[in-house]
This record gives sequence, C-alpha cells and structure tokens, in this order.
Amino acid sequence: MCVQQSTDGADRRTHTEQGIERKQQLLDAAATLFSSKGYANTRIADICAAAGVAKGLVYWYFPTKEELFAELVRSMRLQLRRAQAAAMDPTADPVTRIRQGTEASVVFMAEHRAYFALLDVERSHDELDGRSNVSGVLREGSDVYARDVVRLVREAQEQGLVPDGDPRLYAVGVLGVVSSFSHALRNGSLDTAVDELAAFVGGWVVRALGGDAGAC
Amino acid sequence: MCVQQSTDGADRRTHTEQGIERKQQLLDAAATLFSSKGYANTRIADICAAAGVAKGLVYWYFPTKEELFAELVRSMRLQLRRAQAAAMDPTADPVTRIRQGTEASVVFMAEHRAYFALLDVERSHDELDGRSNVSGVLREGSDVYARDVVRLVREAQEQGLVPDGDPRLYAVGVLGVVSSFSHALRNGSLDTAVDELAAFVGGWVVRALGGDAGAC
DNA sequence: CACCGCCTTGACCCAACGGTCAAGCGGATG
DNA sequence: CATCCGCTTGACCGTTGGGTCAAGGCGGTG
Repeated sequence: MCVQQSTDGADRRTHTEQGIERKQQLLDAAATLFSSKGYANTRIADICAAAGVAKGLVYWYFPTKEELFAELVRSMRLQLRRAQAAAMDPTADPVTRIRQGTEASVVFMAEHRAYFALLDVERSHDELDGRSNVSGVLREGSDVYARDVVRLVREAQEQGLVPDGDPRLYAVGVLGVVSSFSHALRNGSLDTAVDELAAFVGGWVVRALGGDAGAC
Repeated sequence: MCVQQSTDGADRRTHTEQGIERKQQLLDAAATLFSSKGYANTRIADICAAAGVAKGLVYWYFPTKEELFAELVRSMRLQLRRAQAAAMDPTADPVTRIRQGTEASVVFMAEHRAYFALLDVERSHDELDGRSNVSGVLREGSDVYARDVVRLVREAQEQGLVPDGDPRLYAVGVLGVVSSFSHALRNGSLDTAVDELAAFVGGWVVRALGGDAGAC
C-alpha cells in the first residue's frame, strides 16, 4: 500500500522521440479497442497485439490499465473543450453561446463516435467500479465543464433570456441532452445526418432554456 | 458452448413459499449492493454474505450472475412503467401526458435512488461488456418505452402541439433528460427537493418539446 | 571499446472470482 | 418408518488477466 503516489508525474520517465511515438501507438490502439469492445472487455494483451508489441511494454509507459485509460480520457476531453471553445462566438449572447457549444459537442461526438464513447464509458466506469482512482482526476474535469455552463446560464438569467431557477439544474439539462443524443447515435437507433442532428439538439436546448417564445 | 438455453424458463424450478422468500432476499441484497458498489464490483460472495447464506445457494435460484442482474432490472422497469402509467391522465393532451410521465419518472427515481441506478448501470453494462447476453432482453424493454414516447410525440405533432421533425429525436431528448437528472441527483451534485426537481424537469421537457410559446 | 540508460521481450506469478459439486438437512407424503 | 424433494452448505476448481521481472538489444557518449 505504500506505492509512491504521483501527485503529478512522480514516476514520470524521460522518453526519447521513439518512446513518445510508441506511447502514442499504444494510446491509439487502446482507444480503438476500448471504444469498440469497451474498457472491461479489452485486455492489455489485446492492446499489445494491436500495437504489435510485447505485453510488458505497456507497463513501461503506463503504471496501470486504469491510468492508461485515464490518459486517453483526459486527451479526449481536451479536444472536446477546444472544439467547443472554437465554436463559441465570444461576442454573442449567452444562450447563443450555449447553443454553439452544444452543437459543436454534437458534431464532435459524431465525428469521433468511437472516441467520444470513452467519455461515456468513463461515467459508467465510475459507477460500476466503486473505486475512485481514476474518477477523482476525471470528475474534476467534468466539473469544470459544468461550471462553465452554469456561468453562462447565470449570465443569461441576468439578461432575462432564461427564467429564474437554479442554474445548476439548467446546466444538468444541457449537459445531459448531449450525452443522450451521443448515446442514441452510437446505439444506431438514429440515422440522422450530423448537421441536422446538431441543429435539432441546438434548438432543443434553446427552447428548453427559455423558450425562444420571445418571437411573439 | 452447448448449455441448454432458456428461451424463457426452460430451467425453471418449482419453488416453495420459503424458496420464493429466499430468492427475494437474494434479489434485495443484490439490488442494494449493485446500486451502491456497482455490478462489476459486487461479488457473488458479497451478495451471499449480505443475505447470510452460502455461496452455492445463488446458483440454485439463478443460472448466472448476469441473469440475476437481468431479473432485477426487469422488475425495476416494470415498477417504473407502472408509476408512469398511473401518473398519466388518459384524457389529457399528449404533451401533458409526456410531462406527467416525465415527472413521475423523476419522482420514482428519487424515491428509489439506489434501485433506479440499476437502469443506468444496465446501460453502462451494455457498453462496457460487449457481450449481449443481457442486453438483448433488456434493450427490448427500453425500446418499448421509447416507442411509447414516440407515439405520444407523433400524436402531439398531429395536433400541432409539437413542431414537425423526427419524433424519435424528440423521444431521445425526453428519455435522456430524465436519466441525466437521475444521474446528477445520485452524484450528489443536486440537493433540490424532489417535487421541485420533478416540476423543473417537467417544465424543461414541455418547453423543449414545443415551447409553450402558444401562450401568445 | 566500455559504459549507460532507454527500450523491448515473453515467460511467469498470483490473486480474484464465477461457477460446480457431493453431501447433508428437514419437512411432507404414503 | 422410508422415500422424496426442495433447500443449504462450503470446500473446491479452472480460468482469466493485470501486473512483475530478469535478461538482452541498441544507440549514443566518454
């Protein structure tokens, strides 16, 4: 129980060019497998086979399977947030910004179907395996995102664009709907074109937020 | 690979009064553990310990761990659907019915927090373990529910209460939002009173469905 | 050349856990 | 009393799979 903990990179190794490349290969292989077969159903051996290396090598680059997984999720979230940020027009009103972020999320999720599944799996993972090794670090990430939306909602309420009420509730609704559609799309129960879907979800969120009833 | 398959109760056993009771004890214990520690993290041994019986006994009542799980989920879903049906006023318009069903779901989920988690876990389970043993039977159940909502949405569209568009999309939105709030509530990130939450979600759905902009 | 440190291997270890089984118990039935 | 059958036990089994390790290659540096 006294393994040295890495409060960030304690057991970091120095990697050569080749090392970094190899690590990425492993991450890629893992991503593909995790999102097609699922985390629990992917064996370390599978990842190695896919990457064409020996099993022991994984543990040169990652301390545990969980940590490998965590690293993947971190990188996915980063990409997603970048996509969202890029889509939001900083000069637009908060509701529009939320819509833009939402639509960007949908598009991102559609484009990276396989990858995006990881964010969902992460959630499940937390839930299925009570342990918090991973979830601690990861939940932190989700919180940041949620806080962002909360802030936007609050701003919108101040401008009278969204009715009063706990902003966190609105945020849950916004975040949730994206993951729902993501899930449905992955399930194959939807064959909607991406753009169309994004527009629909965007509209859904806007309506739910305030009713753009303002059109009266 | 040639285990006799039960296309419904092939290996059903006859249970005495006591047997049924014992089986229920096991189900209860499993429900508590599954929803607190998660499916993957709950050992058969744990369930037995909780129920105060020997390990082998589980296999007298259930063929596998998965089947035990499946039975639990089936019964939860049944309860939920009953609650929904009871809440819907058959004479009301479709959108109202959807709202009533949604609110009932939220209340149900809050009251049975632990239990309701199973429906979520089920989803995760599908996703994490590629195998479809369970998911086949179970997904069927979700589909029924989804179809119900689709029907209501379509009806509402005919009455001009909901704008045109693929009813399945609306259904995904409706179903998804409930599970999102369920999840958030379980996470502890919400401390909202149940009634208040139900009302909020109901409102959210109604707005998202049509904007009750009709108030013009 | 000798040394060093990154990288790679694959055999090996071992704990966990789902599932099995032979044996026994106790109430009901004939 | 004998038999049957639903029920219960707990030791046992076999596999699976994450993680370890000793050994060796390979390229750069003194």
